[in-house]
Amino acid sequence: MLTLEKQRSMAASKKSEHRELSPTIKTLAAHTGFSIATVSKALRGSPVVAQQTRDAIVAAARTLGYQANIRGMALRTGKTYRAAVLMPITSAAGYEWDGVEYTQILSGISQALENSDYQLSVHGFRDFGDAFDTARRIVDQSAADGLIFSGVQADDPRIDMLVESDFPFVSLGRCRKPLTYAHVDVDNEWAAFTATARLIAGGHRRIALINADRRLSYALDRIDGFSRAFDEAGLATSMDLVADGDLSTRFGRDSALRLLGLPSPPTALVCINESTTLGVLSALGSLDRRVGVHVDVIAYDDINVSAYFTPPITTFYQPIELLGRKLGEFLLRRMAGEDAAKLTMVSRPELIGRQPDNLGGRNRR
Amino acid sequence: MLTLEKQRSMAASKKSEHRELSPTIKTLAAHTGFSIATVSKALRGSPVVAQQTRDAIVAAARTLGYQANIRGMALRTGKTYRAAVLMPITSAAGYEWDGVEYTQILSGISQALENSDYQLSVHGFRDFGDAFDTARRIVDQSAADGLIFSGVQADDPRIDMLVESDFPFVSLGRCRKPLTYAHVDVDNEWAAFTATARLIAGGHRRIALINADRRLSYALDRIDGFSRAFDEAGLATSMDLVADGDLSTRFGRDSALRLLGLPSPPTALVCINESTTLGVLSALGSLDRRVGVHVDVIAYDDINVSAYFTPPITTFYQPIELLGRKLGEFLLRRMAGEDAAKLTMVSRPELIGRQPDNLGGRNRR
DNA sequence: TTTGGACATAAAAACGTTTTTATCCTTCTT
DNA sequence: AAGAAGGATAAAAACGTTTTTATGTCCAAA
Repeated sequence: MLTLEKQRSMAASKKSEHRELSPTIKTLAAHTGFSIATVSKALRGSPVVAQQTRDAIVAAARTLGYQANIRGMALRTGKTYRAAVLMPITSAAGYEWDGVEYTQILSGISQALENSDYQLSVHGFRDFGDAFDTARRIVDQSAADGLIFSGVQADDPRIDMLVESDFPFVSLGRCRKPLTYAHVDVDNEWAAFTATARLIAGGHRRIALINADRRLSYALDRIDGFSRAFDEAGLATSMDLVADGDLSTRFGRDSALRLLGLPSPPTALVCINESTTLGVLSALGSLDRRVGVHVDVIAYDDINVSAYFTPPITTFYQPIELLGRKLGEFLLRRMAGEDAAKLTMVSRPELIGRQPDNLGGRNRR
Repeated sequence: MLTLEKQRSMAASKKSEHRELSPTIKTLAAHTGFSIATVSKALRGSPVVAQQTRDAIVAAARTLGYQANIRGMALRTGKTYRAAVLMPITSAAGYEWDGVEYTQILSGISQALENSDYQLSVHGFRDFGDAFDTARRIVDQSAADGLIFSGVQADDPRIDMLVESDFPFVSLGRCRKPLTYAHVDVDNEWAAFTATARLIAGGHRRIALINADRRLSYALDRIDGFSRAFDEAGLATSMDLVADGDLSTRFGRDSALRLLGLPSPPTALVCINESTTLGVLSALGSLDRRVGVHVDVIAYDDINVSAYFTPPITTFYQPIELLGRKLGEFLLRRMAGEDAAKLTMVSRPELIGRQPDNLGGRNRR
């Protein structure tokens, strides 16, 4: 019978218990004497509320240490306040270097999101198919408001799917389809061209390319640049010396051993990343060949340790953490409604010549 | 005037528009003829609902592809369905190897959470103070239901804070205070002891320890093990050969150069991780000293590439990704209410002898 | 026949927001 | 002086859940 009365008293006792915990919009309303609607509008900066009122409410919010409850906001607005990142799961022993750049990517993204309302959430995937499924699930369940991923394939189904469903995303890498979407990339074609041309100018004719899986867009880009260097020099591309596989140190080593054992072996190698480079150097060590003496090596940097290899290796340095920051920044802007066409960046990695190899001028044979 | 009517019609049109999008509990209620309360209970497995009813509802949920809305759940329950991880931000160029193990940690955690309701969220921090603040913010704003972090200090304020506020967490590493909390750790004392003892048995007396920042708990553990090896052999510990700093390759190189230039230099080095090891090898290269000939080196693995160093280095292999899985598993169990005292693991890394150094038996001098 | 549990389900309240709609004053127009 | 227009705020509805409370119905005990 006395339901109402009972409830009231319960509510009251509950309130007094929890009062200390976290002030809500209701607390602010009670404190300032305004309605919760006005409080909400004042805090969101709506122009309809009077300046004086806003000031009072903001002041109260500050003194009470009010923090908007993200769950309430999320439910009402349908947003999640999350930015999702797809990250490869590296399970196999011996492949620990795989995805090593993700620390830096995440680090960069995290910095970009630092002063936003968004939190970073990470979703592991195992293979291309899994990556697609995960992306789709994020969209379908609206588990995040935006998505970042790398490992773009030439014909990446994630990009089609995301473009079609108009879900905000930024990719690290470009696919080969004429779609408009936000992306950050490194000019792999240019880098491979430059590296190869440098070696050709140094007199090399048999050049190996230790490359990534050909399903990956950037692997194709590098082959393009590699070929173009030969073409522009009027030479035949040493396509038989292109090895593709995973990015492991083991792959680098095995490839180098195989290629150097060929009847017509390479006199120079271009390596996809530092992991494979380390493998290549390990192979050269076993074969008693020395970099800069018997063969030349140019590599891509990922964790910037080529300087400490023995000998130091000439590389294209990719500031991955900066790319990560760009990814985060672009995603924020994309989620804020900015046009995807304007959110693109393709950077040229910086060549760091570490070997006294006088490549680019020397005529070796 | 016709407000009610108008609203009804609007609601109807809205519903028919959005019907396709995502079925809610209300949709299920309408479809099955039960109330939303019953539907909710049926789906959550509450025992009060009749078996027949439950079956019908579950069937409907399946055919309609119902997925519980996490935002609704979150608001109602006060949970976030997130597991937070604190990750160091690696900003400076030259420190790209820093935190390299985080890819694997995250990978492991991600796998552990795969079949749970929890999503992984990553929070970057810059230094000890920032890490604490971030942890506190997560607790205060209940931005997550649980927390994982590493880089534990001997006197880590995060642990006090989290224990006191009874917030579920698991740390990678232990502090030096007698508190009960869930953790995963490597037996660093044992590993340092074993490595040092092995070198002592090999005849070394002047042994260097390339160590981490002494504020870190595991840095102290390693010093303890290092000292114990000397103690048990009845020798004086070469404390003057302990270098502490960051985990960068540069630090490894600089330390090795400095130590080897001392009047009474080390004849062997124990290295904290592969990054510093690479630096040490680089230094040895510059000084024309060879591992296994002039000096011996034992290191800790993190990304399992020591096998490819020139020469390959004997290491303690730490299966970081597995530790990550444990962290995730423990956190899930902790969040489910399990006792923290039962959620502890200290693993002994596996010694992988890669050098033909016959250490442990040889008497070098 | 009543009373009073069980049992199964429905109704209602609540979580904390945002947003739409309603209400109340002023002030300006005519 | 009456009405319109505008400004400021309040009220109410809604987002999708879970959980507490209420409402029946049936059957055994009195």
